[in-house]
Amino acid sequence: MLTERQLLILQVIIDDFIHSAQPIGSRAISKRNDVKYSSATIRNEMADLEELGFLEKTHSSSGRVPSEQGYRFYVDHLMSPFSLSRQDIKRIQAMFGEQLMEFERVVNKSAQILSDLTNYTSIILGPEVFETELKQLQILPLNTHSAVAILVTNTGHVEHRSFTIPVELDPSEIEKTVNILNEKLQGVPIYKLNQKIESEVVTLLKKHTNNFRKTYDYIQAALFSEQPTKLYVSGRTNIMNQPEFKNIDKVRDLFSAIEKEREIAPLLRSQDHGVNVVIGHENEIEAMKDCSLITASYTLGEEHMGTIALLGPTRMDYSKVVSLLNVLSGQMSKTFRAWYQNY
Amino acid sequence: MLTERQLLILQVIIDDFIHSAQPIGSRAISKRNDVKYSSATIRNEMADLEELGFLEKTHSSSGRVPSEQGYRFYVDHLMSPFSLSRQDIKRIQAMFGEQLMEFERVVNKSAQILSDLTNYTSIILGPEVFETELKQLQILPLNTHSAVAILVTNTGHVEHRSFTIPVELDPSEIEKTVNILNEKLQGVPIYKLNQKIESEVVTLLKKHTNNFRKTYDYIQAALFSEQPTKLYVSGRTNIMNQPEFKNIDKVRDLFSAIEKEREIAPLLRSQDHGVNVVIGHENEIEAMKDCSLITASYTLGEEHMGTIALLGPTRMDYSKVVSLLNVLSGQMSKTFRAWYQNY
DNA sequence: GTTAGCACTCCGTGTTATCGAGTGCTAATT
DNA sequence: AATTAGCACTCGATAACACGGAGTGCTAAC
Repeated sequence: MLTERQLLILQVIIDDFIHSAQPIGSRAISKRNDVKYSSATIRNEMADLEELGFLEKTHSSSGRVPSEQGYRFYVDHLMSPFSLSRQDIKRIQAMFGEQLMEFERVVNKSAQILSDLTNYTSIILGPEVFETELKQLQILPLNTHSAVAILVTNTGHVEHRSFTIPVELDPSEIEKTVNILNEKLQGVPIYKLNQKIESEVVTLLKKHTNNFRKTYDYIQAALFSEQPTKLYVSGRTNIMNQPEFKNIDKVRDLFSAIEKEREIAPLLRSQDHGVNVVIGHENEIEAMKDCSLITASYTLGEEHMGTIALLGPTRMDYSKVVSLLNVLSGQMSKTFRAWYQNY
Repeated sequence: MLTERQLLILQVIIDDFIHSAQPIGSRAISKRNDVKYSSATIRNEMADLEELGFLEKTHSSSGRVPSEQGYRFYVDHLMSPFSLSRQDIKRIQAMFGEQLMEFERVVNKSAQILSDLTNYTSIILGPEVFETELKQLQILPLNTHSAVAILVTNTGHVEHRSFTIPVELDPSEIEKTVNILNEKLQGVPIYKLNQKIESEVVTLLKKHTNNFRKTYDYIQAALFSEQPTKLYVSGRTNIMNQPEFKNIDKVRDLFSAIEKEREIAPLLRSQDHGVNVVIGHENEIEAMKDCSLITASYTLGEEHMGTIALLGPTRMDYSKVVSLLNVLSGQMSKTFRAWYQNY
């Protein structure tokens, strides 16, 4: 168990280091008003804290730097709550005050605000709305050989895809099929669509349409194939302002990792709901080993919709970021709920 | 006017430098099989070429490096045509062979291919389809106080936006208005919509609906407000592999510039159609002063749809990039045309 | 338990020397 | 007159070295 004094010193070191990015020496600490011990005492305590694994040296005669374990302890026990500046709060409110009305735009703007206010890189996943229900299916012919398929959910989410109509298919058959699907599938949750079709609609389709299989397969491909959840990244360049990323190879590796949406999306999705802090090597992705990722999830009613996250060096301003994510995820959830109160 | 020998030397220097990124010395040139002059002769010629502004030295006793004027001359007069490798061609064909059928996806994939095959950063603008005609307007109520508006064009382009219905508006009025608009506006080019409404539809609406202004204003905001053309960027990290971008500040400035879509989009849009090369300081944007930007446009039928571009250091493989852009923009145009033959 | 004092360590910086690639110029060669 | 060999010179890159400063660990004194 750490003593009061050790806690104080650890906190001071981490707070200082987060802002200065320089190893902290014993003299600098003992000079502070809130610390009334001599540098020698501090030195002894620092040696102990190092032995316990909370601090590290960059070389044998350097000041101390927090270890990952140190950050972990700080985040779990030491961090003092951060109050956002009046300005920042205004900025957030202003954004949600706009008559945006569009998931995409809210998410996009949120990403921008996050990266602007923190100077880190923001990543937002979503919104994904599994339990969303089908509102309308539509196939709109554009000319003799192409059409656009549109799917609308009860949350106002729209998916669409253009496709060519194979010559062997009869447009009127397609129309008939879509009509039946549309009628039978209203209100069915998206993730149950395929199942519902197979169990209830297929027999009906067989009865009312010729060449059922071909037509249906085609519509299936056009409408029901999964689209990957979108990832919104903002403030990529912020990371380059951090002194720990002066080295271009590091930056390249990190950027490459971020561009691999197939890997980042599941990572964000797998985080606990609520605010979540992943420090350094706790992170699975190699290139993020000296980054921290802080996530929070936003919801629609009770249902989880997506994740907002900030990516920065392990020397991150955890307390600011955590409270900012808290505020923003709350605002997003509140906004979405307001739009779909009776959802 | 340059002599044959000067042309040869200039070409050799630029070709070499494009691949090595190292200043080229007289000895290295004279050793080549296709050059049969001594290093002293080459030195003399190089001094002349420098005086003429085609070459530069990095310091007083260094080898030569092409100047921007040198690159310009190379691009305009010296560049030998490049044949893409069988592999590269296959890759392109494979992509266009897929049953993609979606502007967005084609554009996205094209951006990826461009950056993959060149190791530069690709930027694609579009597609913007001004002369596109309205196919269908629709407003779909989601619940008592929100709805989604969908606009489809004859090219299969879909725009949509969710919005809340103000209490003072009558949903049935909205429906009536949309019905009228839909009926009267089919086939009207998007960019003429507002004009057409004012000149022909307004009177009709006034007759058939109450509270016309408010309802119409609302629909106008929901459906007809301009959405900025999308920008697709791929291979951002490629630029960091270039030795001229080892310096992180340069990279940051360049990245920041690329993120400013409001500035990049007009830049791409303003280029001449066909392939276009902008070298170094010819570029308007400060952060791109030591980059080159090569653009080409793609079309739907006769109509310009958008621009594909590659961004790299001034020491770019111009001949490869130019022919690649040529091939790809052609393929895109061909594909789009095939989809909408009777457009 | 705390602190003053001191020897020691290591980074960062500036200096100097050296090496090599490349140039410009002059004089010799073709 | 054009080309080339030869040579002195320039500059960047690299390595070796000394030195000052910030910081530590340890011992002994308070």
